[in-house]
Amino acid sequence: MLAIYPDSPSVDLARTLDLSGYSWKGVATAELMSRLQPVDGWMGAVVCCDDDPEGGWAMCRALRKLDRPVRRILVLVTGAQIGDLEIRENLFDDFLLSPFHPRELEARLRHMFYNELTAPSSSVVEHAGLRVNLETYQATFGGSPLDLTYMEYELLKYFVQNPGRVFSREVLLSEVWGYEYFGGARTVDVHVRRLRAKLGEEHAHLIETVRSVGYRFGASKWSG
Amino acid sequence: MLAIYPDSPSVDLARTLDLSGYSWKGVATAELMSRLQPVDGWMGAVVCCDDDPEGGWAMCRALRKLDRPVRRILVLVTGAQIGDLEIRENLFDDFLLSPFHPRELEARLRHMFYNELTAPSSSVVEHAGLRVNLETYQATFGGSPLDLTYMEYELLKYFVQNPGRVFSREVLLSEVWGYEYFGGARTVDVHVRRLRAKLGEEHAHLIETVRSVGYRFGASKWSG
DNA sequence: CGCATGCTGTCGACTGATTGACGGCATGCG
DNA sequence: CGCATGCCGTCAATCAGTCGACAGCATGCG
Repeated sequence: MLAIYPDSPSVDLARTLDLSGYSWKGVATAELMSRLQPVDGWMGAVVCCDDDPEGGWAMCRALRKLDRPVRRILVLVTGAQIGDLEIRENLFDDFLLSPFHPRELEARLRHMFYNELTAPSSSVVEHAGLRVNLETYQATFGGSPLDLTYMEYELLKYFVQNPGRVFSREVLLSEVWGYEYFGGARTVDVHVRRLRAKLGEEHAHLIETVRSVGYRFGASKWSG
Repeated sequence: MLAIYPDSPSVDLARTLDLSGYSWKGVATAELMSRLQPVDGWMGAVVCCDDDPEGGWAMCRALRKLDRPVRRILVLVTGAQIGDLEIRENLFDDFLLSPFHPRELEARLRHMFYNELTAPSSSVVEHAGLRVNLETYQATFGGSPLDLTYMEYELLKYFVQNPGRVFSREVLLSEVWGYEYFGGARTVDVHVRRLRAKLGEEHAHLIETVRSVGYRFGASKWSG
């Protein structure tokens, strides 16, 4: 989700954003921007300084000071405002001269997010919209974070790392818990239950029950 | 020293570079660029793809493959070539439409080198309104200074330098304190507590507890 | 030097979340 | 239908994190 300032952007800007497939929301003030902030933070921002430089730069400053600072800010300036950029280098990541060519805007946005989208390569495991970040101990589903406990996280991580395979409770106990079958195969059941609950009803089926065998994450490739 | 392709750039380009105070050298081929490379590597490059796209992109590829890869590449393209950028995102850092306004070129170059030039000199790390000055051993939050002790400062610095990542107490002990697990993992707890107290109640959550794992600074839910 | 102050690390107690265990119930299968 | 298996609600034990307090130590000051 992109934050756009001012809240009613020009037709060109709005249309280019729509055509390029970005979801965005116009924000009128810095306060609103903080309040409307999605749970996973703003993906980036486009700030038009051409009409209202002061408001625009104030917005940039606010964006940088969020708890979850916005890392990608594109500012729109007129040719006469280029000089203003010099003392505000830290407030933006790229700029675009107004009036602009839609394709240039599109290209700048794409390039601005290129690094971010390709960077998290190593320590992130992903499957079916479920993303598990091994560095930050966080799991997200389609962008929204899942609040998992330690054991739930470990179990989910193991599932995501081995999609499609069926694991017996005993295997899961020894692989995830690490100890030898200590009597409670039901323990696995309970944790699977809690995991399903946190995945939400519509995604609970990601963890399938294979009767009298065990559990599997993700759809079977041989189904049907 | 900037590498410029082709070796005899346009008058506008040459003059803008000169007026902006950059020292530069035209290079005709990828081989030459490798051979003419200064001992400390090229500071950056401006590659004109408008007249000779193939040669330009080849040059970009070569720049990235040097022993000391050039990290700042500005490419010059025509409006019709914007589409070419999409599959070559990794070959450039910024682009400029040709024909260009000298002041835009100047601004783009300045911004491209901004991070590099400011990083070693000011040595200020910033995140979410929290600013840590490595030179003066001071930390400020939104302008007002935080009165931190040495250890608190070191711990906060380490956190700010690695936002979003989770660190176990053992890692923090060895990285921040520098000695081997000396018995007290609780020491970390206490310093985190004191740090939180000094950050103030409303910002204490910047340091998150990841139960049975460790602590994490800021950027809690960053799904990138 | 003697004293006061502030920093640092350790300890024990408290608190709330996590976790594993039951028992009852629903459901699938032969 | 009878049996086995899995699911759900509940609960107590445990554990990890936090807090308050304190002792050792270094530093600064009269």
